[in-house]
Amino acid sequence: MRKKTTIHDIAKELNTTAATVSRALHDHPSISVATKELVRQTAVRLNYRQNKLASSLRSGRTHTLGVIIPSAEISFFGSVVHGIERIARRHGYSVLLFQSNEDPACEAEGIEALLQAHVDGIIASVTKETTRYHHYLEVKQRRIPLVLFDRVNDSLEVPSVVIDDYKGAYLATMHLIEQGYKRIAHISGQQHIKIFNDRLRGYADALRHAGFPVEDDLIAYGKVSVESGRHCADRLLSITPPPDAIVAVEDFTALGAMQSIKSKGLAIPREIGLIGFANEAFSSYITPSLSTVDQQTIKMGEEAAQLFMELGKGKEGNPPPLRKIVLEPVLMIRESSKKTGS
Amino acid sequence: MRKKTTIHDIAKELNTTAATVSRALHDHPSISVATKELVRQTAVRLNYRQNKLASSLRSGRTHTLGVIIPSAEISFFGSVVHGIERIARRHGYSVLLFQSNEDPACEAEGIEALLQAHVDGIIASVTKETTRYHHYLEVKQRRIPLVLFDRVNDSLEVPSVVIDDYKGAYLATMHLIEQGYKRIAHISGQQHIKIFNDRLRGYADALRHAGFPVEDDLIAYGKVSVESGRHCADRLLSITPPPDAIVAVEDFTALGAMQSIKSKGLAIPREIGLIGFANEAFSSYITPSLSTVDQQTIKMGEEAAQLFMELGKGKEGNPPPLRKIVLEPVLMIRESSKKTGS
DNA sequence: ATGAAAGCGCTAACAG
DNA sequence: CTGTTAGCGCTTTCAT
Repeated sequence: MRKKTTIHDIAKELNTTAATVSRALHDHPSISVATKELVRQTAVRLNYRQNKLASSLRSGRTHTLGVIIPSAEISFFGSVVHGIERIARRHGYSVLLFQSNEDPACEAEGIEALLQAHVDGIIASVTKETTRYHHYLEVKQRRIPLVLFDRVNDSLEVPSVVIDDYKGAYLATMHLIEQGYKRIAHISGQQHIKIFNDRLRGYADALRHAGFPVEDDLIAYGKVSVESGRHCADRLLSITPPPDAIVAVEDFTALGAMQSIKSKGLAIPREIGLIGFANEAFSSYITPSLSTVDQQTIKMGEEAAQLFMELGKGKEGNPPPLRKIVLEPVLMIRESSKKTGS
Repeated sequence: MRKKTTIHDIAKELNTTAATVSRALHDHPSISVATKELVRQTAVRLNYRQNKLASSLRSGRTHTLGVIIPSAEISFFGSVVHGIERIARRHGYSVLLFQSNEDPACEAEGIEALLQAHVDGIIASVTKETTRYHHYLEVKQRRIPLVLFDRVNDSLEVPSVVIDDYKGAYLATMHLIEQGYKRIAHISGQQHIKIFNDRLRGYADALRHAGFPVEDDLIAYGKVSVESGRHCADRLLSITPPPDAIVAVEDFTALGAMQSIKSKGLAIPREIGLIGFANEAFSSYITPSLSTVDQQTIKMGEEAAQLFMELGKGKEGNPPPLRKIVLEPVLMIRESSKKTGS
């Protein structure tokens, strides 16, 4: 078992040629069932395994899907990747994962690396700090299928999967209103990220529809992190009169806000209501457990991968229609927002 | 920019050959500075990028490092991967990540996939359920450098990085004793996993050294999960007299135990002390914050990658000595174990 | 239904 | 210092 067996070895063994062996192994229609069977047996016997490098070099396809996520430490992304992997595997693709660490430079490097690895397509969620999209444009120009999810950018005009962030924030805010909270603040994120802006609009519209004023003072703009959540909440709680509930742009921000609220000795949900966004793993662990908005992560990943598979089918010539999938957000009501105890 | 430029294009442009271009691009010593510069400029001008597939096919090396972890949702592993990536990148390697989902079959598939991808080496942490190691043995037989971390298996005789799990559990237990807890229980994991057994021994020895009895009743064997932690704690708390502190084999188990304790209306740390193991991200978020043992994750990853780099150097002939690196555990004292309030 | 031949893009002897 | 030559292992026309 010292030297690796190749299709030539199999061919020699059977007094045939490499071409036949290759075709047999690929279940090519113009090969007799008999030889197919023979080839397969010999392949097993000689412990043959395909050299994907050679195959890819020749065919130009690697059956590999590149995925770029900001961080694997955010369980949301880990979960989406699961969904992607499931569909990918089902179609014979493997997944090459790259973390951008929320750094646009690193993100560009990642794309470069994936292109060099000759991935057949890229599925990505952009960095919070990304403002220029030249690296993504290059992917498009090279005609490599590109799909975005969650943190998307419409100007790129690529297929994408998101949840209805506007609606999610709307539902979250409405829920707090129904619970009897009267002065609801919002901690938002960078406005150039579409989903954060959508959530802000959802929050504002819910207030308006319920006949509440939308006060600029009650909206804090942060950087979407535990730290930033804490600072923003500190600021919000210091205004007079203070808010009696907070809609956070996502769960880590909500966690920071929770720390701030606790440190001031205020009771959640009795004195202050709190709701997050993302349904991060920790949100159900903490005390009080955090109400939040679930984003259907697995499904999001599956849809994104599915979108890629469809792109591949759009054979040269007829460009496939630009599909944007919008999933429904699901309100997860836990302790942090249950003022009425219902 | 329709067709990709190859070294032949550059060669043609400069009236030289592909070989020279290749060497120039690789900074080969026997190429004049002048031509090197010329080649490099033309490469940039023609927007050349190396086809790694072809390069790897020819050279047999991919400059890719395969990493297998049980789950990306355990922040411990995510963090170790960070450490690995840092060192890998520094040496010009990229990282191909594979999740085994704690499933030995999936783990075997992953190894197979990495071998097919022709990775230059594999760094792995084995599944909790892995009892047979044939897939890892195949890696060894194929002379692919293999390094294990955290969940290691000594019978494989490969380089590895772990922390001193025995000492970690010893320190954790001793800390509880110092806090004045008198009846300290332990929730352990699958005994065929070395680190779980080491922690059990550390717990037991700490008790002995402090003159406490080691009671079999006070040791619960679980499967290392939130669920299992809850069940084990339920059982431990129902014996008479019940324990007044618990050392959990890792943080998710501790989390389950915390839920169990809370559900019985017992106060942590006043009535029951609790300490985990791993310093998972959530451990500082929860209430009360969880005391635990930090495993120096980043360093563990860095050391593992470093070990791989050294293996590569062990040129044919002199097999490098089998190195096993043991890192020091660091006690993280938070609220859940501070009985004295000191 | 199978074979022959021609590379995919690159690297590495071996010459000169 | 640079060119020549020969593939790495596989796929894919084009013949037969």
